[in-house]
Amino acid sequence: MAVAKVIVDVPAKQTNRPFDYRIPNRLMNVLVPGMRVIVPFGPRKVQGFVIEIAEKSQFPKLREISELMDIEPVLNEELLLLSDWLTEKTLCYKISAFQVMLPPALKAKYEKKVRLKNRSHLAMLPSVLQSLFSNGDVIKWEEVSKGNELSLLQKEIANDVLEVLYEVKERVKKKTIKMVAPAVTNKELQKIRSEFPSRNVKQLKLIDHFIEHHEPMERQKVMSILGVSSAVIKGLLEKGILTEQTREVYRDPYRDRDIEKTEPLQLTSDQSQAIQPILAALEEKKHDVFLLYGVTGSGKTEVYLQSIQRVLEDGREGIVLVPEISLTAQMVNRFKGRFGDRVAVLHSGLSVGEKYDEWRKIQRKEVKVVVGARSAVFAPFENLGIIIIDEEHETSYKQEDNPRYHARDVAIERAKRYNCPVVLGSATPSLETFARAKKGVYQLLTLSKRMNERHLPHVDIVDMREELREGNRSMFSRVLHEKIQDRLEKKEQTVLFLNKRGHSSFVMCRDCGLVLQCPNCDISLTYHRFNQQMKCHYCGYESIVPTTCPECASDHIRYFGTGTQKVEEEIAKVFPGARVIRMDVDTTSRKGAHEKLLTQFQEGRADILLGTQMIAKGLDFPNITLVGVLSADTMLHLPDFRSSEKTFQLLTQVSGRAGRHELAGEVVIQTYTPEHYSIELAGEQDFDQFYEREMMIRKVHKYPPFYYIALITVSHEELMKTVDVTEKITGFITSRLSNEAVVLGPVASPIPRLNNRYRYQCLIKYKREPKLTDVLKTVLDHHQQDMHQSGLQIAIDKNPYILM
DNA sequence: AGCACGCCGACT
DNA sequence: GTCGGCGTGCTC
Repeated sequence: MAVAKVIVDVPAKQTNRPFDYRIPNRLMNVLVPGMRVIVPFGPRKVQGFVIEIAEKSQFPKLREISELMDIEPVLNEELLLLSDWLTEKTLCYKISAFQVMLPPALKAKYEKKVRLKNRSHLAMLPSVLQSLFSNGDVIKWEEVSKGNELSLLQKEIANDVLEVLYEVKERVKKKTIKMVAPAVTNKELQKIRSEFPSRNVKQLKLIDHFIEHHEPMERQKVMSILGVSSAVIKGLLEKGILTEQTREVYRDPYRDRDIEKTEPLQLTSDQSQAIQPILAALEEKKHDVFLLYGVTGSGKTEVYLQSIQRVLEDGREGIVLVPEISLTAQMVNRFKGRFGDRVAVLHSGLSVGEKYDEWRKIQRKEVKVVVGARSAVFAPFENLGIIIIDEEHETSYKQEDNPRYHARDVAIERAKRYNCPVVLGSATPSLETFARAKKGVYQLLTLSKRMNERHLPHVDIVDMREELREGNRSMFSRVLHEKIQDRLEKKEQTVLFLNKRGHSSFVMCRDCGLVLQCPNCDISLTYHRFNQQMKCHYCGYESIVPTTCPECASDHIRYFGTGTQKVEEEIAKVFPGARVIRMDVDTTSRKGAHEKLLTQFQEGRADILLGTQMIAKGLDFPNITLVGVLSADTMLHLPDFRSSEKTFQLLTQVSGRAGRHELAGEVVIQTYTPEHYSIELAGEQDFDQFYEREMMIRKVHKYPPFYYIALITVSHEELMKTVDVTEKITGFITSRLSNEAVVLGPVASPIPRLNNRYRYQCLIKYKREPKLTDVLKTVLDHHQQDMHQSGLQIAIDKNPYILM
């Protein structure tokens, strides 16, 4: 008797193991590992993944698989194996690993319903329940359980008058269209034609069409092109002359685009030197990791494109990861332009259905290349030839909730299994990557020249303290003001960068100093002028703006800080007539808004593009000749050991937006700490020196890449409990690790309270601790019941990117 | 995660 | 004496 080992969709410690099920006869030769099934689990039904087919089970009384959800496995053999690696690496549940590998459309939806078993028993029900069932036999559980009819309900369930139904549903339907086709051969059709009553003009017209084109046609098209109504089609369907079929179609998010086809460009000598080792690795089918280190505008993309070209010629497949802050449109166009419909695209801007369709194309081997954000690293290819990660240093490649994986690690792991290269591209690589490249763990490939010998833009660093001293209290320094004015006159474009959103960052009482805080999170509330509200950016809490101080009743309440909205107003004042496009989370939240705004800017319908983080990447418009950074130091003071690195990267990226084409570019960076090395060196665009400086600091403070770090965040409603548990954990870990490891804590998290929960953390810095994973597992095990009962939460991140 | 089972306080 | 509170443990 064959048995299926199934991982059920219940993310909990106790269910994080295979459960055995009997395979019904009808599925005997159909079921293979990697398929989703619906199985009975206790009283309910849940989705599960078959991971293995076994001969027999230790377990005496097996239940049977209820239903099969897939015709072909959604997880191939390699991904099933990879999930073992992923769960071990990130300490996540098996089911979470599976789910992160698949499009969200494949996650099950559960519905609980109540059914009246026999309509004739309706009268037996208490009147409260009777009314519920007046319109039908089945109602949703929520409709009954919200009132106090619950006990009545349970009685009737015990009486066998009502029954509870558990349903497992798919999230998306495969999109289909109706096709009409001849039901008979052409010969027979002609025979029918000759005997057909000639007064049926419309039906004859249809038959004539299908004699001429003996193939299926979209029902919609039949009606519109041949000018017949659905009644006519119906008539022929009933006579058995035509048949109707449904065909799966893909929602194509790029259907309405005209993307120009491009041919491989002639590589510069720099580029061809860089691509050689990659091509060699492809040739030898050898796993290797390359760091393609090239300044902005040095033509990394063409290297990617031609590497993939080779992979495709070899009949293999490629994955290209791009940062989620998706200025992917330009990137996507380049790949679609080169490889046409052999490209699938996966990013967060797509609907659940669209993502599913793109994923299906990969699964069905209808595409050979996928361009996508972080999770695209799990694209179900089976003959991978290359994985490319563009802007390798981007933090969005790290998933910040379970499973806390880094796409770079997954890429390397997969590439090892396929003996294929990984290419990491960046102008400002992460220190970890650059250090490995220097050590020879990765191969360093350098593109040192910008394309077409374009020079890097000239950078001005302006000391805003100086400005203030000389009486300029505006948010624009005199230099920046002058240059913006100059661009406006020359009809060239300016990009202004500010990494904050909202109108003012916080509201403060000038009498008592009170800063309005979120009642749930101990974080300052942000003022949003748009709807006149105070908003918490962490939990979403909203409140109206007070006119008087809630603490001392003073009416000296003022806004502080500078947000994009405020800058926009200031621009309107200082540069009347300048046309501004503002891009921040508020103006781009609508689907497609992002791209629309960019297109407007590209078409020259605005002089100034004002935005936050999201405009730092990818922008590549010829008419941008000035980039201004309004306050370079805002992120420098975040409590994060990577803040200098991030500042440097961001400033370099933003500066790279200027002068990428014929016109030369200029950059103005405004700061209150011009002497800080990350700002100074970003001004000189000197990554190598920045690297040296930062490495020294990392070494002294025992941070990556010299040490690995792991972060444990404990949260609970009660402060005492939180501290207590964190303390115990810190002590336990200290006792189990070697003296080489540094265990810091317990300390309050940089966000000390979130959603009414206190947060404390323990940070582990280590070099080699083979026991660490086991120790961490023990920590989780040990607090298992506490997590269940008192709502204690323990999050473990073995390679955190945000220490919050 | 659900859900059932089971053991103790305030009610018809 | 019973209803229902939620601690405990199981789900192939």
